Amino acid sequence: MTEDRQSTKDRLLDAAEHLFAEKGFKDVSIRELVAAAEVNVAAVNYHFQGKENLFHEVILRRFVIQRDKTLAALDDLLAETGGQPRVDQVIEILVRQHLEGTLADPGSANFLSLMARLMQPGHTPMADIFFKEMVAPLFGAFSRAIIAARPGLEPEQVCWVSASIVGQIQHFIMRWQKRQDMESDPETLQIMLRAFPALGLSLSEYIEEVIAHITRFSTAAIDGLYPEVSE
Amino acid sequence: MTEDRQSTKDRLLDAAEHLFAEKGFKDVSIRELVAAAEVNVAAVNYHFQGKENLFHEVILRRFVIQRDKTLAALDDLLAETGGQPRVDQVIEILVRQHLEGTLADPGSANFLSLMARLMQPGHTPMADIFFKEMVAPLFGAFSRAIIAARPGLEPEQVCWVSASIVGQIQHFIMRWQKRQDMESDPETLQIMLRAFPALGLSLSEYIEEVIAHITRFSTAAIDGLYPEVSE
DNA sequence: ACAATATTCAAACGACCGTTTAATCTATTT
DNA sequence: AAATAGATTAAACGGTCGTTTGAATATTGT
Repeated sequence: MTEDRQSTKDRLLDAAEHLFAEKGFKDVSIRELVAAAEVNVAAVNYHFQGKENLFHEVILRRFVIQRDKTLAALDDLLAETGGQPRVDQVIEILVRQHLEGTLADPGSANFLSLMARLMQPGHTPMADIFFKEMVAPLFGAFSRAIIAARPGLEPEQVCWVSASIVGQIQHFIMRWQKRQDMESDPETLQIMLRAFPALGLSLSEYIEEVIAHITRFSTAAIDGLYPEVSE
Repeated sequence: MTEDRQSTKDRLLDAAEHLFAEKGFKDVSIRELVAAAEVNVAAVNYHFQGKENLFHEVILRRFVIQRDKTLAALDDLLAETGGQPRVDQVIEILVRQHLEGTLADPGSANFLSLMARLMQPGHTPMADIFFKEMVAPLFGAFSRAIIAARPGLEPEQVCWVSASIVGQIQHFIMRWQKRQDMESDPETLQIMLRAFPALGLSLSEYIEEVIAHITRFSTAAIDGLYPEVSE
């Protein structure tokens, strides 16, 4: 047999993506990884020269895809609208591309969690690469799109607005993660659901609700703060 | 001498508050703690019966104060305005109380970082107590205040709005933390500052800018989504 | 003053961490 | 079939972790 199921390397990558997304870099041990991938302890160092490099490859494999998908979606929108999209369309793309990856492509099922883990404080490796290769290009594209929708917006205003939007996205992701963590504590979960009923929805319903809310909320904010100049 | 400087217990609490806020629960070792507090390794277990309990006491010591301060500020606002505050006043109190603790009281200098660490995914202990004792009461008080400002707002709408506000608050805190982490990597820091110039401000200036932005942004969103019913 | 109690201390414990080693197995090449 | 290179394995390495121990030292009560 050349491939009874998958190469050791691929099994490791898949298991790592899943586990890193679920628990973060430091909270996943190599022994946990190799158990999930059903390979030997030494495999990580043999194939990836260390845990950190494995993490790098996991991230790169996913986030390049995700980044390009989002950039393409923004490009498409600009093309379809002849370079004059509406603000809510731009925002919805940003939010949807972030959140929806978790459903559409089962392979990227935990991409967003991975991102959230990467952004959590307490240095996890690669924060710099992530920032330069992911945040910066996406922010640039989003800036151009949002300025196309609202000509006259100052770049610094765009900074603040996008920070508010990204903050909301990450917070709603974190809420879902916390909700999962609380599965084992029904009493607290109960209180949690009372304070935020949307967490009682299915994941797909939750995502749609969150997309709708962030889009409406942020669009209303932009409309209120920086009203469209009539022409 | 009864107290040449401080009791071992207090020195541990102070060092722990500082270190936990800076690096999170798991990333601070007991040996690091006792070195900072200049006490013996066994002191943590002697005085607190374990690292986890020390963390509990650190959190409780601060968050009860912070919670009560915020609740009092909301009460004051309701009293001053005869039970009819403006939306932006309610929001500003929430944001300011969260952010300003980091400046006003040097003792609580890192309270907010502590909170952010507590909320980060990957189970840190006490998430349940934190939620029941901190989040739930604050959310309740905030709900009442915001509904006083906008009668007719549905409870579920308040949930979404407050999530958006808290998300922004935590995100802007995280940005500041990341900025600190990048101090050692000037090149990435440069790109970071280009993408978000406000991080070049002093901490106090940054906080004021963030308070102003979140308040205006969120107030505009609420005004747009749920306009005040004319009477 | 002495006994009793509370605190501090250096040293060690067992568990887990990421990584390495050297032997073994597998597949390809000659 | 023998030799070679690649992949996998069990075992161990050195290190750090949170915690415990038992002796030494301070503090308190009588």
